[in-house]
Amino acid sequence: MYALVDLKNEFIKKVKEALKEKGVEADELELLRSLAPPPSPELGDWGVPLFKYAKMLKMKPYDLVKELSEKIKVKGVKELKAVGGYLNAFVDVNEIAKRLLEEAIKEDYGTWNVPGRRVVEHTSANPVHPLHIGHVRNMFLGDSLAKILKNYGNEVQTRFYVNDVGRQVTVLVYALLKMGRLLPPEEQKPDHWYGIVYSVANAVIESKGPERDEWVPILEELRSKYPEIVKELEEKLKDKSYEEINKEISDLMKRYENKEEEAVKAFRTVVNKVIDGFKESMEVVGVRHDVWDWESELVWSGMVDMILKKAKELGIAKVKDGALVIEFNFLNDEIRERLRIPKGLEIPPLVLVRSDGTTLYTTRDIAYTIKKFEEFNADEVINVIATEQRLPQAQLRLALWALGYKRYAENLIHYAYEMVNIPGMKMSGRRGRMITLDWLVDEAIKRVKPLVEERSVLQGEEREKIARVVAVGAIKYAMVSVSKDKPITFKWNEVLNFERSSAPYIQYTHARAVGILRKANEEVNLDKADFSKAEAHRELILKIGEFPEVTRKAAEDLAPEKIAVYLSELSDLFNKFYHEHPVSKEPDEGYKQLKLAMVKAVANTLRRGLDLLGIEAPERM
RNA sequence: GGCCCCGUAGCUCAGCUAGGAAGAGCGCUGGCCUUCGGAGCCAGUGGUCCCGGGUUCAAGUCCCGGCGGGGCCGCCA
Repeated sequence: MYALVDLKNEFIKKVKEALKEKGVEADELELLRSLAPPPSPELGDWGVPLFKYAKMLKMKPYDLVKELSEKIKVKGVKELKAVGGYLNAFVDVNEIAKRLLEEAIKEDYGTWNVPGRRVVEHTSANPVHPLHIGHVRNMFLGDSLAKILKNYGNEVQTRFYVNDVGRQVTVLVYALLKMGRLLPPEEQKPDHWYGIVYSVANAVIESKGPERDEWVPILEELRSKYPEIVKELEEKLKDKSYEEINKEISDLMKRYENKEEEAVKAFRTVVNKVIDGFKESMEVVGVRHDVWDWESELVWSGMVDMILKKAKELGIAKVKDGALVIEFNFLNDEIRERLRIPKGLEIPPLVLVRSDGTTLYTTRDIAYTIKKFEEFNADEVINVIATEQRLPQAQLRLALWALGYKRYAENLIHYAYEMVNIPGMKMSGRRGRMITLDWLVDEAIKRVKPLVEERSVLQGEEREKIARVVAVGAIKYAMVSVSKDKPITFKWNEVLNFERSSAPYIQYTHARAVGILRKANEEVNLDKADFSKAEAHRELILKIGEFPEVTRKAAEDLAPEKIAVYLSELSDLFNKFYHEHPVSKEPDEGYKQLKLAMVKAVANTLRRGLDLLGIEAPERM
């Protein structure tokens, strides 16, 4: 346990005991939760409201609090103060500073040992176009969540689901087969090339269909950008009707699901190339997955068939208009509660098998969920998926429940996040309109460069590298510092803000702290430190001490933004300290050692925190 | 039409799970022309917490009813 955690627990325990002597039972957890800093520092470091207990005892709140403040004694708390109905505590910073700083300068500061096995599936983009800005939020949230949970003590596995089965890839492969070349031109990044072919294919096909009025303008837009590809595909498909094309796509899809050699070769050639592109993009921003799962493998391994067989045997699925469908008639309030499905939400039937015999995404996702739980022996599976997929995710949990996988259904978490908007632009992969991750990173670096030129202490290659670290950090921070329930509007001037509440600001603060340590050129020696001077820096020391509670809370609530906010606050306090209190020029050796320990603790905490957000903490910039 | 999310300072947001003492950054105004890195520091400015009811000693937070914005309701995902 950590210094401040123990101290809070001890304080609350004493409060509980004192209340018990007065004759009321208090819930320790409830007291602990209500413990919060008062509005201003002269009122105390922490306060706990006791109105409720005063009422139970038929006392005036102040009288109760006053009485307790005189009775309770806690080592590490130097004073208790009664303010209205609040019992406020002043921490004896001199008393706790040694242990607190000892903990804070360790490599593993802020880690926990809470057992648990969790799978985090994230990013999982359709392999038909490059990663785009929507995936960026998904990726950085998922990556940070995995790191936060590992830090919490969990065994964590990250997985990427390759959707190589289904209508979307089939459209792409179909178009490529018609064009007679599966591979992209040498000079082009594969995912980008396929993205163009995919959007053109969609437009060419759909402008023959019932929604042609909508699609013709899109096709013309694409024609102006990629005239050769549009022309080529139009030529190849000119004799075919919309219905014929769809029949051929459906046949191709079936051939792949049936693992026919030629289809396999085509699909795999294409999808592998796209995945190479994904990996290349993710490498630039430092995101890697532990396991890559291929949707087709689920089909070929017989897992999907097993699900279908089971559904039929259990009598939960029936044939309707030639398709195999689950209806969720069994759904009641208890199941809704357990599977976190809103009371009034109507759940439409789920089609498991189309009338043409092919399966759907959600069907395969049932098999995939089972695989994720079983292969890793997971307690919980977290799917990082956009909020717009709430309904299919609910259907997935219900289908698992109906099939008898109740534990999996209950422990499958849809980590739903809101969209990322670009002002004045409606993104659409099918329409070839998107902000790609690759472009985003390049553009950010380009914009950051002049700013780095102005300020950086570095030269040459190192300076180039810092521009990338700052640019990527800024994007990550923008994605991860806002709660997942709020849509993000992506604006460069907000994302590339270098002032407070930004990754560059925190990175800079870290570099400053490390700079002091580098110049001091001596090992921090806590035995020589004079802790009687700690009181003068109470705010900063207490803030450093909060870090473990923040990492724990971030893990429990799956909330990376809590770390982001904390790091920003810690940076603010450190910068104030930096400005007012010279460290290396401190004449008093004991005091200097204390200050050095604080600086080291700050540097370490900032680095650890940035790690949890997946953001690099450079030592110079 | 049904359901989900959001609505807090001019702007971007924290606080809502678990009721308890209205917060931060940006912006704006003025100062620090820099003894360890000014991506910084100091001071000031700014709020019917969308509206209306209810529960409570206490509501930004819980409940009910509205309003505004976004999303979803497909043999797509």
